[in-house]
Amino acid sequence: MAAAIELADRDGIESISMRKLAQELGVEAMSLYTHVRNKADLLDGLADAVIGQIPTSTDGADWKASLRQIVFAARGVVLRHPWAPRAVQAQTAPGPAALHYINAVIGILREGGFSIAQTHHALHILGSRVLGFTQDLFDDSGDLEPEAAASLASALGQSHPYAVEMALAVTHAGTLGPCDDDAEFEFALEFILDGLARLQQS
Amino acid sequence: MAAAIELADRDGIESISMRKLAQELGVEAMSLYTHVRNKADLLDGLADAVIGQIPTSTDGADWKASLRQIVFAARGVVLRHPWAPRAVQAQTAPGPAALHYINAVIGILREGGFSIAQTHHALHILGSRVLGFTQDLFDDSGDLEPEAAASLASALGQSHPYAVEMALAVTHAGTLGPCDDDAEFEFALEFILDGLARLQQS
DNA sequence: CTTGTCGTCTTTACATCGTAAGGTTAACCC
DNA sequence: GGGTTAACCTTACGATGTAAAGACGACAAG
Repeated sequence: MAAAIELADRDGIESISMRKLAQELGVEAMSLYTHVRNKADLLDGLADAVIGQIPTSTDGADWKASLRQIVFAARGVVLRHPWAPRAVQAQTAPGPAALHYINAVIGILREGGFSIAQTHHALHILGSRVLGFTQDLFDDSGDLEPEAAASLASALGQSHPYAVEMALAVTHAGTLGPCDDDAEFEFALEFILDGLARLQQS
Repeated sequence: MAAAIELADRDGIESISMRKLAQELGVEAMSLYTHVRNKADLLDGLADAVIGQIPTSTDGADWKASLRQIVFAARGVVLRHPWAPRAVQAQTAPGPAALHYINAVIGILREGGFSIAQTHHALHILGSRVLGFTQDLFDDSGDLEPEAAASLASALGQSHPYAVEMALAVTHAGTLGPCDDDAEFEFALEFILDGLARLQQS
């Protein structure tokens, strides 16, 4: 398992094959099947192993602080293992670590005074963000060069003015500066936490 | 392309192979490479084709109504093609349809009075929801039988009380009833739209 | 009518993949 | 010491993506 994580960190998750992982361990491919039912099982284990790395202990004063703390911890793990979102998404069933984690999250909300229904809604609103990542429409974190920006503007400016305006604003020279994913994640999380607080009071 | 969509609808997206798709078209596998650079290119095309099915015209009175309308339209398409989220996520670069769509979404917000910075934040908050789907932690839409629920409660009730409480509440017999994904999606969207309205005013 | 170009489709081939079936080996218990 | 068991190995099969080279018809230029 540890070897698989190391391999995924180095070469990406889609380059994990039974043969390569076995080679990493100085062993033949088929030997892995004594410890794992099949490849899907292995990947499920991988996903659960990453989730297991998230510390679930919280010392937050209230539910908001605790939730923020646990989600940031999750994000830290995800940033260390960029393949984690893929692995989690491919998961067929939640493993023990996932169960432990989700139990901790639900616990924070319930102890914080959320009803079951409110907690359920909160989980759906948070979605994968509670695990430290989000699926965006496209990657806007890459900073494109001025020349590329110019050609983009002239090529698509007519047909897609709003998209181009936004793309240009997010460049290094644009009005917003390059997109800071961490800051955006934090902003979105805070946005949702505030909304949840309002939801709870109503 | 149409044949690929049909095949994906029928057998799921991971069962799309060059040979099977070719067979569907009464042709050999290698013939596809005259029309497509490689398989990744094909899947990108698939993703863009689904996005292209989303109507981008809106007759909403304000930005909120328009955004709601376009997102629900997107959700309709996604529900018709359950493999769409996977395809969109695997996309390497946004295609023309994706560009057109994102331009429409940004346009709604900008015309609705959102600044560029606010619009940028909104996109990150909405994430994939703007395309009609969300990545959840786990699938809670399946309704489990009473016996399974009982064994679950006795097996994990001690170690994971909050998770079990939630799982039981979401069964048919539970206090919340079975999870209605559509209702949850709508609730979460409305939650975010309300938050965005507040964001705009501040 | 011939000749050459071009777009489409085919054939063959190769490396890589997951894994089924069966065999070997070393540790350990009675 | 015979039997059990867990870990590992060898061989093999079918499926996959795609590189390389060719076949065949349509069509424009000579």
